[in-house]
Amino acid sequence: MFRRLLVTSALPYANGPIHIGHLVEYIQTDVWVRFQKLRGNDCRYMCADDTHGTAIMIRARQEGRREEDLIADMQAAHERDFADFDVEFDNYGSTHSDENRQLCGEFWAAIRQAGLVKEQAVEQLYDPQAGTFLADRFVRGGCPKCGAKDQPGDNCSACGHHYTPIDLVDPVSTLSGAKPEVRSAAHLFIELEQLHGFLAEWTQSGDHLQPEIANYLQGHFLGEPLRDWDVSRPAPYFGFEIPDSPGNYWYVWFDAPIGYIASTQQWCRRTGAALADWWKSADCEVHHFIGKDITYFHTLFWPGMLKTAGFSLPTKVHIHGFLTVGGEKMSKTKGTFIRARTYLDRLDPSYLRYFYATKLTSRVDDLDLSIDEFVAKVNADLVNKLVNLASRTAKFVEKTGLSARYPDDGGLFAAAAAAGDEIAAAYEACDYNKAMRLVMALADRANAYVEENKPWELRKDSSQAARLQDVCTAALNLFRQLAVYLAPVLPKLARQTGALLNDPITRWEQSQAPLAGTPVARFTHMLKRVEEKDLYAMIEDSKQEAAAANAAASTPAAAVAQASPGGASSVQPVAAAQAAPEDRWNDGGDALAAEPLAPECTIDDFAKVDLRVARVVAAEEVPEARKLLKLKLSLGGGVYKQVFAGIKAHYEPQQLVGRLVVCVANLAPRTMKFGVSEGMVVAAGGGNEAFLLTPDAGAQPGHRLH
RNA sequence: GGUCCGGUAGCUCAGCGGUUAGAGCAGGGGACUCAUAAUCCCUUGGUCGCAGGUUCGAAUCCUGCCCGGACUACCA
Repeated sequence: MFRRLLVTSALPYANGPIHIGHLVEYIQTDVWVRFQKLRGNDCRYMCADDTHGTAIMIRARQEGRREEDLIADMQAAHERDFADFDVEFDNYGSTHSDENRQLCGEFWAAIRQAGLVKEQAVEQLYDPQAGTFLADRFVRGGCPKCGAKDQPGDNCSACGHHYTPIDLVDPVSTLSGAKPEVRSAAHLFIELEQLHGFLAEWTQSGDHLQPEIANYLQGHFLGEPLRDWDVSRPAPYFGFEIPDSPGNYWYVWFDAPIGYIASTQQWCRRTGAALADWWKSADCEVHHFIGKDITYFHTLFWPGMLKTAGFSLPTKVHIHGFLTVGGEKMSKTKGTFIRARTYLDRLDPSYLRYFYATKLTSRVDDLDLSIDEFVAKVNADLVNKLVNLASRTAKFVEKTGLSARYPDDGGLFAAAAAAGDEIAAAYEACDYNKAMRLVMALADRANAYVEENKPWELRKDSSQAARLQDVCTAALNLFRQLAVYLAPVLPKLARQTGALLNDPITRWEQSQAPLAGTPVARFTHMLKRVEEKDLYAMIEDSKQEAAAANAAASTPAAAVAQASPGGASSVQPVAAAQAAPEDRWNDGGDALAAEPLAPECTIDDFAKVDLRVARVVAAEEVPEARKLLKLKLSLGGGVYKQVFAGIKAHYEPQQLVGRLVVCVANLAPRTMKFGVSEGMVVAAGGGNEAFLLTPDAGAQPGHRLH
């Protein structure tokens, strides 16, 4: 009984190249799809580039070309990267397609018809110079609550307060530097709350979601009314104009998931299939693979849209975690933000496919790539034990081929065949880690078999020729069996094995019956050992790319250099060539890039902030606070200030007592949960870092910084 | 602060109520030489985070605590 399956991965955004973090998902999905196809199921893998939105519009503008040209180049680069990683789609489309526009219209009409759309005015900041409304991330300004300067548009990094960009004090557009103005525009909203009952039922029943995700939705969203979803954006916007609402465009997250269906539509037109058989049929399962960051869209909005428009609901949304490298978030400075192309320039894609497979389970956990583990797993498992099976026996039967009948192997082949069901179940459940463990246990037994039967001794005695052929027949069949089991993960190895034994691997059942009496081709190397130095070289490449990209970004004229995504990786970037000759330190530009310079200010602006040298005279932990230390600062002369500083993670209270720091002495007092904070200790660093500043010797508490 | 997940050999993990707790890798010893310094055999190594409880019996179930991670933040 074969199944029909429609499978998707999230659509990569056309604003940047594919990196190894993306590949967790595409490899996970590709393995699953290849597994289903190998099992004989009618399975199709659909994907597309996600092309709409403000970010694309802005970038195209910066690069001085049409959005269509930008997204075409990016899509070509994406498709090359996927193909080179053996990620094989049945169709790879674009959200900027006629099919998608038409389907968006169909969804929209149904949602209108169902009475889910309402119109409401939204006040938003507008950049008169750039001529566009500003999304949160394109505005910075002062926090309306604590007064911290140069904060992002949605929440304050100093006090954590949430607000809308309109609340910002002295907002500035990061696009043009202009002062934005508040403008009102009518937006269209979908009243998701009307679907509350359906969504509560759907998310909590059946096996549509991993248990932790169902639980998360229940706790985070379904316990209260669902908020209206703003699905329109006023012009100018790169996207599709809403037919019954001229001047308004569908928000990118409205048309992106519909792109799954649009891509299927393209495939149907090409192959003569009927879309309804795949998206409106109870006989077809729909499986989405996504990262945990877009859970919300795929588990609430998307099912709501599908339900309303009469399309199939997802059979399952498979959600995975993020990639970390060496236990840390990917970092451009550290060279661990590795592009697919940068990897391909140094390493074999099979390594990464296998490594990810050994790390992936059905849970949402993040997954870590450590260099040592990568090298150990690939070399020990793939080369030492797996490929070694073929490489140590194939040449003994190159002239004779396999024995006419499969010999007695002590039940090894039968036992490994019997393990097939358990391996298949592990693949089906996305527990690739388990599947890999099961396969490698079989490889161990096969090597022991070769060891016990010593083909290298048999070949010395011509009377043992038949025995030699039998032993190698068994060993190569055991190898082939594993190649079948691993074919979803290692398609290249499957192809090589098919060529070696003159029998292409196309079906899972090939693992259940041995080959006999067939010719054996000349053995050629199947997989090189990974060398640690290549990984380090790759990381070095990534650092250089990041440095070059930073340098390019800081000179407007160089923006064009980034415009050729395909060519970017093949050109060896000259790292920070622009560094001044006397600058032998050549510091990286990551910090500056992460937090660009604030708009110009006057000396008077600066004078408003009274920075003083202060001595920490007391420091204690605030047990209930996760980040805060309570400090008592002396400005000398008996003047003290109580300050709560968010540096608990970085400093021990005792080590602070007695030292000098710099504080903002005239900051308005603020009542916090644990008491009043009368100032602020300044520290360098972004994100999770904090480095206190110490004045040179001679500075006294109370000295002002000028 | 809350929610969820995890804490088992040096490392990555399996086991999730029942014989003396396992695998791979790493370490030690030996064998072999067909093979990409591969393979095979033997071996060192763990009061299964801590403390209680349930049970004839707990790594496995319950409670509390500690630690790590993810998510989220006047809050389910």
